[in-house]
Amino acid sequence: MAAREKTSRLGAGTTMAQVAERAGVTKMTVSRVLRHPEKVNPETRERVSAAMAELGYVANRLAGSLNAGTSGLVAAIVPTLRHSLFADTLEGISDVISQAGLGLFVSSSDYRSDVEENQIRSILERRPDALVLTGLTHTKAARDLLRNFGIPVVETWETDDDPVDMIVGYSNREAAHAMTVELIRSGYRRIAFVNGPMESNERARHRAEGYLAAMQEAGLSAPPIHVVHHDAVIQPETGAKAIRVLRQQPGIDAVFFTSDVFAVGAILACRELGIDVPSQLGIAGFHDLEVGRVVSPTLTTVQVPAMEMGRKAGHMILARLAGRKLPSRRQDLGFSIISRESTRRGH
Amino acid sequence: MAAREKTSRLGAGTTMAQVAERAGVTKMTVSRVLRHPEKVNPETRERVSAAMAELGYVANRLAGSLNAGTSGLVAAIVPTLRHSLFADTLEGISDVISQAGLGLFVSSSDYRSDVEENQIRSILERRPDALVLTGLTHTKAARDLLRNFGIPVVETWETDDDPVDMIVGYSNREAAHAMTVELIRSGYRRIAFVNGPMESNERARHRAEGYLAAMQEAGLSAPPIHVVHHDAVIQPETGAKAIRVLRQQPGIDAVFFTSDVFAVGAILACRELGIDVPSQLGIAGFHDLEVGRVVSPTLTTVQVPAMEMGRKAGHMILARLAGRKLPSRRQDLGFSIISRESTRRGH
DNA sequence: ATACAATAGGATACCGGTAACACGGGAGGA
DNA sequence: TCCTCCCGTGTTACCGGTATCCTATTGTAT
Repeated sequence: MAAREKTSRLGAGTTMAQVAERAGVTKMTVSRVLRHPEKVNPETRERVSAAMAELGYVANRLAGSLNAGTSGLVAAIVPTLRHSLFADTLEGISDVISQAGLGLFVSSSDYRSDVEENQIRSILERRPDALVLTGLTHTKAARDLLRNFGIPVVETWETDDDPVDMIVGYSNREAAHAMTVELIRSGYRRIAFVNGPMESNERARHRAEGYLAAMQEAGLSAPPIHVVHHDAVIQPETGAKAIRVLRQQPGIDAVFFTSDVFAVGAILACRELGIDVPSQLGIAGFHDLEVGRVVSPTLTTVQVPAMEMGRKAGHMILARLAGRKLPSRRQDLGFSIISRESTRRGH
Repeated sequence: MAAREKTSRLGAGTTMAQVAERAGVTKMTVSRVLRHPEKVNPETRERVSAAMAELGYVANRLAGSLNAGTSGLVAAIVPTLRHSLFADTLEGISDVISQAGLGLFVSSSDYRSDVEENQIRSILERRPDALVLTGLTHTKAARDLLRNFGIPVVETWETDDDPVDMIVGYSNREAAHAMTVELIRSGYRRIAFVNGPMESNERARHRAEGYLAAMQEAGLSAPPIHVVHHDAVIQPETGAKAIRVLRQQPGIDAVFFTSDVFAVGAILACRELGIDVPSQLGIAGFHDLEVGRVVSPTLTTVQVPAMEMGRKAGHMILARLAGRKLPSRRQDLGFSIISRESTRRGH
């Protein structure tokens, strides 16, 4: 009589053994019905299926995963979910991997590589099938951990010659360079650059390099880079503040922001301050967010393949998990300069 | 000599037994060093820690989870990640639960409850500690599954008297009602309503109800509701298209869109068509996205607590997992009407 | 010197599946 | 009639941890 003590509660409590007992078979046969139905006699299969339905059986993947040594999980670490940027990348990953039955595990690191390292440690304990990281800035410990662990790792949002494993993105250096060249081409000369904190984030650093290189190549002197504080949330007000500071400096005729959000805040501030954009001041952003298409004047910006990076990362992972060799560990998806009204200077 | 065959590869391959052998103890002692270090002699602890470090040991949480019957995972299903709305909610959840050592599993259902049902099935196989859903529209099978399964479930983005388990959100009906009242108060009379597809989504349905109720209460006749197609991605162009259709109808003096994205597209379309907002046409949106603060005229909208719903959901889950009883299974976080230029009619 | 408790660590069983192999019985060929 | 082979199912062991119980040793009070 103790043999069927748990029969009353459905779902979570039901095990394969209980289903088996009910169907008058062993759990191995139940397992076969789920994994290799063709190997089971149709009548038996029918009985087992009925038993599963009656008991509301839900397989426990944890057990199978333990056996297989793998979890069917792809983990992704993004700096933040608060802006659609990285969420787009996640959507791309999710789209692709879910078709292969893999799930997406997400954490956000708040742009801090020490936090990221801890998250990686904790994630690896879950034995993910693969890991997607944002950017190249990881602690040494994190890199070592990942290299030793041996699962596919995809870095995103940048290109690099020496990724931990694979990489898909675009060149932030070239993108910032191209935008700076575009501003110069439009007739701006004293171009300020407003950037995120560079020490914790190679994307910001590379963009600064691209900007400085372009200025130098054009024989222009670059005003000091204006760095927004890490704690300054990515919001328009931060861009507005930058404008108020930069207008003190003489002769600035354009400002290149590394986020559209900042740039849009700047445009609004200019409107209030009576600074005409683009004739008195050119303004450019980065990322091609919707806000930039909607402000007036519309915002010149760099379009980046946020979603496409996610898809590509997903495909690279699937290929590797399927044992296929990739033509290259590096995928440069490029970027586009979108020239709009905010830099369209009347010549 | 077969006893140490796997010693060469670090990381993924290393098991507790290998660490134990190296430290000259049993795996039970290694386990204690990780779970209850105070119960282990400091010298032994030291030796074990050294062995773990040398072998690059990474615990396998799958095994522990199997034992515990729980995975340390909170799963969340959102309609899409493509707009920051739901990503904000995820960030809120993640913030809160990660402090309790729980991880976030994400999937997106593309607003389809049949897809959602499949995702729930697949998610339950991973034995999540809790589940967060968006909205109330779930298949019957999905509800039954969840009720039987017994884990904490939080529905979000709506209020309701009869949630599957817990719910945190705001009333879409009241929000749409309040906005409609606000439009009427501003002097608009023939107010059109542009909505997402209502059959698959109770949020859309409730908003329509709120709108219709407010119109009726004011003794106004409501023009037919304009429904955008499910496949019409949430993008400004869809709003622009709606304007082109609605201007055919005589006398419309305001349009209430259920997304800021649409509303902003409408504002841009009006600019092109030479329709003055707000004097010829009032326009209101929903969600309070950044775009709405940036267009000109700035957009009147309904602000919803996207991130706060996530945080609250996280807290409810943690409370329940800790065995604490909640004061209520329902949390109404409210909304705010943000009145801006797009409905500020010169009286 | 004896008894008893506290401390440290080992032995065992178990979580819920699945791979690998074993086995009985019927079909087909020599 | 006997040997094989195949089909359908059962048996066993194992995945990598952890709870529980047990033993050995040391310390302490009587």
